[in-house]
Amino acid sequence: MDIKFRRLKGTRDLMLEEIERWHWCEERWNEVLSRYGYGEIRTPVIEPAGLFLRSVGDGTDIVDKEMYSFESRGGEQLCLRPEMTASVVRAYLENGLTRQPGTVKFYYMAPMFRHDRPQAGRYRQFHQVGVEAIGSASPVLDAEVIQTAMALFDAVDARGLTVLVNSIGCPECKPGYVADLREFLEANMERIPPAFQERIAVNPLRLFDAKDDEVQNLLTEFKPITEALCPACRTHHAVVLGCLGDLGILFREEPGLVRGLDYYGRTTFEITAETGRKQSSLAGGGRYDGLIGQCGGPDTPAVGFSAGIERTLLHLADEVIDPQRSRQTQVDVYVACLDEPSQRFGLAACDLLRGFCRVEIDTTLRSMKAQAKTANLRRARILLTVGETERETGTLQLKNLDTGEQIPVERQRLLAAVREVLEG
RNA sequence: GUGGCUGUAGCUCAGUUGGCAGAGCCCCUGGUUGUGGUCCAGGUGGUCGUGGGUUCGAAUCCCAUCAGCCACCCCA
Repeated sequence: MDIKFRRLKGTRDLMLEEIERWHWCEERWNEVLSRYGYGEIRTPVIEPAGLFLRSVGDGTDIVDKEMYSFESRGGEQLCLRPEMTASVVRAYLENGLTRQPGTVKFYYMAPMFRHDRPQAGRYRQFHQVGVEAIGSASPVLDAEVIQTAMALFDAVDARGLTVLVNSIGCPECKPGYVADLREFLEANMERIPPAFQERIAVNPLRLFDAKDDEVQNLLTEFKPITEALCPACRTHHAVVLGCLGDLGILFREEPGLVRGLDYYGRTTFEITAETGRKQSSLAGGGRYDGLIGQCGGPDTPAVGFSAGIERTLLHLADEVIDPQRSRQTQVDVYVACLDEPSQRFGLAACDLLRGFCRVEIDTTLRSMKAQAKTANLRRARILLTVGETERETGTLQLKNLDTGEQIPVERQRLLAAVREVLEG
């Protein structure tokens, strides 16, 4: 077949058995997140491009080469959101929540867009489940956010995960460390592959992300950031780690974990899967105390994370979906009709049943055999048949597909008869 | 943006040294005047990803291009 239109690169169609898995996860996550005190937020998929240029930061890959940006008819610079934190902060300010008492806690399960080259567990339109907790500077909240992330994975039976934690300091101590690091790197420029060199000027911390062995070796010669923290950050970090211990969450301190977004400060963390797959990072997050002020709001501390839904599902997917199998939507009752007047009669009968169960009417005018076969494929438990005789006598043939028994049923008794079979 | 692998029926895939494009599953019809899950018989369905080239002749060889997957970069 010469199909005229195809999916855009890096996008997917979710349906059939796969969408069932999504529903299964979403139900559990809604439940877990409400138990941690989060309420759902849904924000527009399109935003002013400037929102992310400012928050995520130019100089990051997300902004420099992965944003879906375009100009609106009115000449505004817009984009499809590459991440959710900035949008939640925008919504928080725009809807006047700054004077809310306590901590404002939002969660989301929503599509994001990044113009990356797709690969396993990475798509251009992908989905994240995540939270933002706004209004508390407490390290205890950092720990709870990490715990929330783990609870999400636990709720869908994701196992074999590792929590990596780090602190990257605050405006007091981070700039000094970054300056020292830049000086050190510039003094050792010849040991750094060209691909990474330009990063030094923009954000030397991002050298820690490099998987290159030479770069990593070089960095072991420099002091880890945790040793350069100011006293306040040091205490904060210690409390976070202490809480994780109290909660029985196993973690690994990872001084090289700096994250790719500019707005993070103090706590950063990542949750990775120990699989053979390279896309092992399932979730990432951290504290962003400066972002709300930077967006024009009052100085407000906040912390959050987001997890990749496709990646999480990929990690769970040990059972491979057989493309030949289960392409059918299930129903309880299937209505076979032998001619067009019978279809009209059958349609009215469906109406009587839909308040109670799942019903599908066959309008294809195929052979009786073919219609019955489809009823079976739909896993229907009842087959109703309407032909000329039934139509004239105001009845339907009701066949119990488990037992094979078939009896004529008057229209008025149909609902009762169907109930009896399905409930019995 | 860079590299590797793969593109043949709706799906999963065979296709020999270049010689009539195949199988299984699915689907449709019949065996059973209007009855499924099992059988049996028959049938529909293909610009061999696309465009060029070599050749008497290309799914097969060459070039280009597109798409998918995987990896790098980076990230969820």
